Amino acid sequence: MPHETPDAIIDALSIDCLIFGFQKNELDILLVQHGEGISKGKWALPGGWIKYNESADAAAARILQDLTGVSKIYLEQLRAFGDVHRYPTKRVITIAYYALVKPEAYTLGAGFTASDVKWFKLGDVPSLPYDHSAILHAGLRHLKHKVRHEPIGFNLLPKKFTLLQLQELYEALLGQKLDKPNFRRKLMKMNLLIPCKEKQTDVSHRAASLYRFDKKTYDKLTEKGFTFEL
Amino acid sequence: MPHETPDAIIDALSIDCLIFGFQKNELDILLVQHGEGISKGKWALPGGWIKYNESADAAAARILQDLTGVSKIYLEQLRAFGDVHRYPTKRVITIAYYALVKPEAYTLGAGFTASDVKWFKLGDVPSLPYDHSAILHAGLRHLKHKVRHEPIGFNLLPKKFTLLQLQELYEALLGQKLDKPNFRRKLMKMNLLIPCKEKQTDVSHRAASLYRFDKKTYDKLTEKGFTFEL
DNA sequence: CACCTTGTAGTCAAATGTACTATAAGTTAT
DNA sequence: ATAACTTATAGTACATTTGACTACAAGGTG
Repeated sequence: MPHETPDAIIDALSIDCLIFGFQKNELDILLVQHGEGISKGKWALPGGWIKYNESADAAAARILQDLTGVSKIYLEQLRAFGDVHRYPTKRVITIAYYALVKPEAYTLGAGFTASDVKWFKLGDVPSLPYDHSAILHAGLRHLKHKVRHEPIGFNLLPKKFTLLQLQELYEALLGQKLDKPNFRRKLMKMNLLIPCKEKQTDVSHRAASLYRFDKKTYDKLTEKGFTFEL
Repeated sequence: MPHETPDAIIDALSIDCLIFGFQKNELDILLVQHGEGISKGKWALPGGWIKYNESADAAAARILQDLTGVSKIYLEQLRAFGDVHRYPTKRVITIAYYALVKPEAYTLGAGFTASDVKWFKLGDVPSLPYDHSAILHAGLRHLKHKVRHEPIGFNLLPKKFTLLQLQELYEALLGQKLDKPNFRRKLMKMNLLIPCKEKQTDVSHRAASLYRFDKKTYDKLTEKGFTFEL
C-alpha cells in the first residue's frame, strides 16, 4: 500500500460534520472557526482529512471530537459531495455526516486546527466557505424528512425517559400538540420502548415510568418493511 | 493542483453503480465481468475511478456508459462506503450510485475494462468481490423504502398504463401480492392518476382503462405536505 | 384532609384497511 | 350463438386504527 504510515491522510477525501442541536424548540448548527489554513478566521462545518488506516465513520467521529470536544454521538452519513470546484486549491471530495443532539449534554472545546467552537441558530449562520452552505441545506432537508419517518429523535432524550418527555420532544419537532393517551398507545404498540421498571425521582407529582428505546427490535422491524410514522 | 493532467485519477476514490432493472415483474441488477485487474473473470457492479476534472456525478455516468453502454439515465447517489479493508490491495473509498430502469430500453455493450455485461435476477447474483454485496443490499433496502414513499416506480411504466400494470409493478418492487380492488381504490383516491379515456387494444380479454401519472398534481400536493404512501 | 399535578386506562364514533363476493365486458372454443 | 374463460370494476362486511374525550389513579403540597 502506498503511504501506509500510521498518520498518512488521503488528501483528496475529507469529512464534514453537520451537528444539529435542538434547544429551546429551535434547531442550531455547530460550527468551528478555522485557526489556520486557507480559510483562517472563517466559521465552517467541523471537517478534516481521512487517514489511511481508519474508516470514514471513524474519521468523522475523530475529527468531530478533535475540533469540538463533542464525542460519543451517533453520526450518520448524509452523502458525498463531489463537485470539481467545491474546494479552491485542489480536488477534494467530502463525505458529509450528520447528527441531532441536545447541546446541554456536551461541553464544547475547540482543538486541533479550530480556534473556536459555537452553536449557531439557523437564522444566524454566517456565510460558510466551500460548499458548506449547500451541505447544510441538504442536511436540513434530509433531517426534516427523516424525523417524521424514523425514530431519530430518541437521541435527544436521556437513555431512560418518560413518555411525556418523548411526546413533548415530538410536539416541538413536529410543531403540533399531540393527545397524551393516544400518543402513549401508538408508541407502545410499536414495541420499540422497553420498560426500565423504574420510575422518575425528585418530581413533585406522580412519578412516571421510565423507558428506553429498543434499537435492536427497531432494526429487525425495519428489515421486514416496518416504518416508524408519527 | 497536484496531478492535474487531464486523465489523472484519484486512486483512493471509486464509483460503483447499482442499476436496477424491472423486467417480467422481477427486479434485476446490472453486472459487468472484469476483463482485467485483480478480479479478472469475476462479475461485479460497474465501477471505476473518478478523474481529477470531473464531478462524482459525471464520473458515475461516464463509467456506467463506458462499461455497459447504458447512458442517459438519472443516477442518484446512494452513499459512500469507507471501510478500511473494503478493497484488498490499497485503501479505496467508493461512492455508490443507483438507478431504476426498464431494461428493454437499453442496448448493453461491454466496453473498457469489462469483458461482458448482463442483467442478473436478484436470486441469481453470483458472489461479488470487495463489499459489492453489502452495497447491493444497502441499495435494495434504500430502493424498497423509497418506492413506498415516492412515486418513483412510474418511470418504469409506459406513459399510458393500466391499473393492473401499476399493481404488478408494485407487487414486484415490494415483493408481495396486493388486493386488486383495494389497490385500485387507494390509488384513485390520491387523485394522481389521470384517465386517458382510452382502453387497451390487442388484448384477448376485457380491455382496461388507461391512465397516466399526474406529476403536476403530485408536485402541488407534496408542497402541502402530502406524502405518497402505498 | 382537600387539592393540585401528572400518569395511565378506557370509551366510542369515524375513518381506514382487508378480505372477500358479485357483476360487467370482452375473447375464445364449440 | 352460446358457453366458458379471462380480466375489469363495483360493492360489501368485518376488523383495525385513529382521534377526541372521560375517568380515575398515584403521588406531592398546604
